[in-house]
This record gives sequence, C-alpha cells and structure tokens, in this order.
Amino acid sequence: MPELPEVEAVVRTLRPLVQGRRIRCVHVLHPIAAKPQAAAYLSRFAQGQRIRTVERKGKYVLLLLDRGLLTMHFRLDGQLVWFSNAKEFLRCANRTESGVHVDVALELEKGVLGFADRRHFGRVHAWDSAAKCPGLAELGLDALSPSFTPTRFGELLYRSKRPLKDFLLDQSRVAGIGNIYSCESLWRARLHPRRRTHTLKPEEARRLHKAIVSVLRRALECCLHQAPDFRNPQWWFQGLETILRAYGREGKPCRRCGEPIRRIAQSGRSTYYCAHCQK
DNA sequence: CCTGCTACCTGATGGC
DNA sequence: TGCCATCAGGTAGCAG
Repeated sequence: MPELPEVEAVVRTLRPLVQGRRIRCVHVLHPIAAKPQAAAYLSRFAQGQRIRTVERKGKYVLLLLDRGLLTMHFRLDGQLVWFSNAKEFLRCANRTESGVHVDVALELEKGVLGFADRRHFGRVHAWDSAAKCPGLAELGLDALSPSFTPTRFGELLYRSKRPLKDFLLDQSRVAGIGNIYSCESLWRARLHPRRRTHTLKPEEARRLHKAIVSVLRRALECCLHQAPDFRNPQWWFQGLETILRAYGREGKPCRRCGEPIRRIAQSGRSTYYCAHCQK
C-alpha cells in the first residue's frame, strides 16, 4: 500500500509513541516476516535495546537503537498496530475468532508495537548499521529530501534511457515513488509514461521534478489530515482517491482535457495516463 | 554494468 | 451460489 507520503505519515505518528522507549522483548509470531533473517536473531538483537529515534528513507521505516537498527518495509499491504499493554496484545493478536493479525511485535515498556501483513510480503530486519541493509544502502535520492534537486534529477534522467515510468519506480535512482505517484507525477508533468528519460528537454525534466515534489507533498498533507490510528487494525488513509488525477481512473475523463484515461501495462504493472495531454 | 521478467503471498472483486 | 481469473500502492533474485 504505502509509498513515501504514507510511510512519512506513519513515521511522524510513530515517533512520539516509541522514541526513547526500551524494547522489553520481541515476539515473532510469523517468522516469514523476518526472512531471510532468523526470528531468534531479530529477537536477541533488539531485546533490551532502547529506540533512540525513528526515521524514514524511501519507503523504509528505521528504528535506530542504541546499537544498530531495525528496518521495517511494508511492501504492498503491511501496516502497524498498537496495543496499550502486553495483556491486550496477548488477548487480541492472532486469535482465530476476530483476531488481529500480527507478524512481529515489539513489547515496549509502555505499549506494544505490532507489524502486520497478512500477505507476508512486508519485512522486519535487524542490522548492525544502515550500510549492512542492501535495499536501504542502494536507495537513491529521497524524493522529499533537500538533495533531490532539479539539477541532480536531470543528471540521472540524462544517464538513463528507460521509459519514464520504469525509471521513476527504480528506488536506486529516486527513492520513495511507487506505482500511484509515478502515474500522478507524469500526468501532472504532461509527459508520456513511455517517453525515454534521455529524450527529455531540460524544461521537461524540470517540470517532472516539480511535479514529483508537488504530488508527494500534496499526498503527505492528505495523509496527515487525519492522523494514522494504529489502535484500529482496520485503519487506513482516507480520501487519497480524491487527489488522484490519473491512477485508477481508466475510462474516466481526464481532469484537464476530458479525454478518457487509458490503462496500459509497463513492466507487468498498470500505468494510467492521458494519451491526449501527456506527450 | 544495465534491464526485464518472475516469484513471493493472500484477499477482494467481477464475470460466467 | 460457487468457481475461476484477474488484480493489488513492492522488491529480491536471476538470466541475458
């Protein structure tokens, strides 16, 4: 589910809940969520450590500990759930009748943080340093960081020859953009998703940079409008559809020109765009 | 090195 | 009502 704006909103809400708290113990209920690391490794690593800070890079959540860090990645469907104490966690988590699905739980001094993903794509890992986590170490410029400048973005575009859509999804160039916001950024910049990166004129590259930043900022605002509520396992961001201009709107009129939005497949994923105004 | 494809999982939805 | 196919906001791993 989440791309950069959703993960950022989760991190901002999570920080005051866990910052400075000690991890009493780790419950790994579904070891697949720690794969390829062993559940016992994750537990022993984190047990007794204090969470210094919570940060985000790309779509990763980082819990910086006294020694090393934990990374959480939600992939498509992962999310967080919060229990006010161990008793409530034991009562609710993974019970057959109306239980709350939890894969990994960090039992803190005050409260229990659960990582949940029924589909088991999401991951929780432990690392001695950020450099040891391959996915994290290979991330490119974070799309909402100050280092994501039009100049550096332009250089990256010029060095590649891929279709714009594929380029935007490549986390090793620009980190944090996923399927939804890549479509939205291209729609806003009026650029065709199949255009090759190196063919963009400087003015078009600047337009795309600006579009990415405004699309992500707008989405973040929307995500923060009603703060995440980890206590409700059903909770998810509301109202995001209302800000979407292309994604998920196949056949509906383009909000700029009225022509129907089209859906095509690129790298096995859906791309939505307007053939009339995206060139 | 770069790029493109598949596998990984589960659940919701829609057509027949 | 089933039952099957398709789709889902992501990335690691592998082949060419």
